[in-house]
Amino acid sequence: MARPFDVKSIEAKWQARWLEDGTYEVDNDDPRERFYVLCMYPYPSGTAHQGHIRNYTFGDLMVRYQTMRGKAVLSPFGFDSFGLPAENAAIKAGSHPRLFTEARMKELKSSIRRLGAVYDWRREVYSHDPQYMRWAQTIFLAFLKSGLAYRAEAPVNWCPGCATVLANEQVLADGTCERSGDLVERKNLEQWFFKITDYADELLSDLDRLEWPERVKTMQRNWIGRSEGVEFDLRFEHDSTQALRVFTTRPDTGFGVTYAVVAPEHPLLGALTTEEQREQVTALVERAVSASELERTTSSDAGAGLEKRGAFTGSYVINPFNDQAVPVYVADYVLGTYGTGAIMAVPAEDERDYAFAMVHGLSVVRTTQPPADFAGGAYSGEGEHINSGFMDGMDVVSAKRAATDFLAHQANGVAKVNFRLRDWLVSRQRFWGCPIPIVYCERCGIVPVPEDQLPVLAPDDVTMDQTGQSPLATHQEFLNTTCPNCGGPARRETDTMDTFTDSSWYFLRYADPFTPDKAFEPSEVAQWMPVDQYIGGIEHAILHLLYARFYLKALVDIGLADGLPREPFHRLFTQGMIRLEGSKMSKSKGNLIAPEKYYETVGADGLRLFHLFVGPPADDVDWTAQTEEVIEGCGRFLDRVFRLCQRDEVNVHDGLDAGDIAVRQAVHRTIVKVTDDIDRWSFNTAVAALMELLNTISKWSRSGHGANRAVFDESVDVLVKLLAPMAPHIAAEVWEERYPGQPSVHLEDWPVADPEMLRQEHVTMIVQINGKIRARLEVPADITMKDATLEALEHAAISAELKGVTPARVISRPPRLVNIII
RNA sequence: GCGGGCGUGGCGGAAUUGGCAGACGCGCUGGUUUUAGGUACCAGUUCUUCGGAGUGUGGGUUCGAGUCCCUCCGCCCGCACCA
Repeated sequence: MARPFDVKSIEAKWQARWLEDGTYEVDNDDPRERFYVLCMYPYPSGTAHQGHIRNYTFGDLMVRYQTMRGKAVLSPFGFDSFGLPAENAAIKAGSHPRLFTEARMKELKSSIRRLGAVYDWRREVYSHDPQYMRWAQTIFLAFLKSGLAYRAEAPVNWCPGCATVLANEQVLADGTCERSGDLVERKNLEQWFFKITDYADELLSDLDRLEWPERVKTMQRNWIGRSEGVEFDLRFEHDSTQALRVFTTRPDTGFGVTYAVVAPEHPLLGALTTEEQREQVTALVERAVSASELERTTSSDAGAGLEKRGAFTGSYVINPFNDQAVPVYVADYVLGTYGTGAIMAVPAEDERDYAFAMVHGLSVVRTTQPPADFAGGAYSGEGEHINSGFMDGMDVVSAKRAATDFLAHQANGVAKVNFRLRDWLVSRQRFWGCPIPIVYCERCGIVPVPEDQLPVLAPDDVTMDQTGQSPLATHQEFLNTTCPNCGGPARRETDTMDTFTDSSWYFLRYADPFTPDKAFEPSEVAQWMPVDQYIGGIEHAILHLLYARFYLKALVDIGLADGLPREPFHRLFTQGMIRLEGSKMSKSKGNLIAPEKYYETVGADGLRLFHLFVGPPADDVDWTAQTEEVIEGCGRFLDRVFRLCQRDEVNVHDGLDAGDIAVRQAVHRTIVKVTDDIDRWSFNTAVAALMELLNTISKWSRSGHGANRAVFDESVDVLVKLLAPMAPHIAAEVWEERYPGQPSVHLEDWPVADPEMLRQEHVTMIVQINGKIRARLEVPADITMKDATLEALEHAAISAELKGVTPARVISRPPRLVNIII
């Protein structure tokens, strides 16, 4: 493709200029209004792929646009540089993860610099920077001190492939590891946890005031999983001093309880199991405990699977509603980690209980009257209560209230809110992460490393293998230390922190990366927070975005972030994915499309424009055979802009004719359109509007009538300014040619439309007969309803069709439309 | 199974408030310039029996529906024993 200018040299020239001039460096004492634009900091996986390009194109458009709108825009960059892939790659290559990671960082940096995305590089943050680690560890210790970090033995998700523990969030629905795809096992280990559950309610309710995609908010709400119910006792039949505590959200169905179930891990299971049933129960428990989450949670739809997965304990408990004894089962469909680990079972109103009851021959007693046409088994909807003693005739809401009162008096009942959300397991048995700053002393127990000894850094001479222990555990010099308390022999914690801890506060350090003696100075950061526009992938809808929200709330509460808002990201935009012929792209599939070849042909500007133009930013992009042609088309548009700016043979005249005025109006309408489109993230239509404007200007300027010089100059200037955030290099280049020695177009003010130019004297009015278009006529924009009707009826084509018939009705919507009904 | 989203030309998509469906681009067709190819430029491009018909299907509300309501079909995403 022959281009009218040298893309490579122009782009290189401006990239160097922006860096040297520090155009997009911004200081914390900047007097302008603040705007914080943030793209999720990337894991350094090597050169950029189209997903990165799309992300940074959107971010850079925002940065440059808001700068032209007169704001001080914070645009930082950094790297989520700890993580498993680097460690695995280093093991494979026999190198060190740091060397591997830093090489990848360099590649990604150069790749995005060539995109022309601009950042305040002075603020760069990366997770494995010892300074950053120091503050990450300080925060861990502050959490520990305030009770937000604790150590506990817990059944954990163990990935044999990654040889580490995973957070619940990292285990996929099918029970496999989101990273390696291995089947996740259950193990009991001593681990560090963060008490994110303390914030469950706030994390849920604050979602309402965030400008986030509804989809992401829904996913977080489901993940947190709040449910209101009652906890109460079911007394043992054979020993009234003991009771089984259960949780239910449907206390109103209490008269329908026909059995109870305990989880295989339940502490009272032994006491409930009779001698005759012991063998069966033990078999079930052994199976359940060793079974992976996968086996335990699949075949939920198959009644056949349920038979094997439950066993009668031999004991009975008393239903407090009707004093009847009901059998107690052990079954793995009840989870030991939720609620009380035991339930009352109501087959008539709960599908799972119904399926289990069918298989085990348990009875079903309806307590809610289903609608007449109800055909299924369990009915969990609204309805009048039946078979329910004092609740008969009540609706679900009032019956719940009555049942709760009843249980409070009769069965130690207490209203209770439970969450699906569990505490955040942060220990990782890996090397390439931030060490947990703890030592274990035989005499003093768990001892935090004193702040003046931070950061705890991992030694470099470590042999990395996959034994299931942190590689640090085999390094004697690191492992053996002295207790900071008593000076006696002690052992270091060898686990590292989940890398999601790093990404939970990096945006705070960006806002104040210079403070030497703390993680950040709250008063400095408060000037920028919350992030005005956060941009990233939908894959972080739960994990990162929930953890970061928790971190900020916790940091504020423990006094490390005084004066900061409790929510980090005010507005969130999640971009669509890039697919290749419909399938997901990934490094492992090797089907990533590198941007470099496009830098050579259409340039960074052409590629950026493509990503903006190809479709709505939130939609997925399917990279097909046609894509190359669309990218060429974007390059062609830029060529035409360049040529338009070069033209000096424009046929100019002094007076202002109707054509000139029409073009001016088009220019000002485009200002409104593009501004509005950018504000509502409709970049594809903004680009289309610029293409339209270019077509208008070039057609007009080469027409026989010619163009008024001033109008031509104004038109081209506006076009270049509106294009500047999208295609920054070419905009800067042509601006410099038009105004040598003047400040860059990127420092210009964003154009503002002249209201006078937006006013339209005449508009096209449509005349319909019975809803079908019959005529178009030019009318004054301020035509009255009466005049519009009159003009329509008098129109030749209309009166001809009406043939003197009096219309039954005339709908007049001046100045756009008149509809005549006959 | 539950929750959410989406179905518009050959293709990506536009139509922000119920009021000219198909902006803009790709592709395609024809033309001009050029020694030729390419480039650039110009014109055309939903279908049509030229009456009209037309936004996945069938219905409804309305003077008027791509847009609002209901039914069905198809696709995509999330959750999936959380009591």
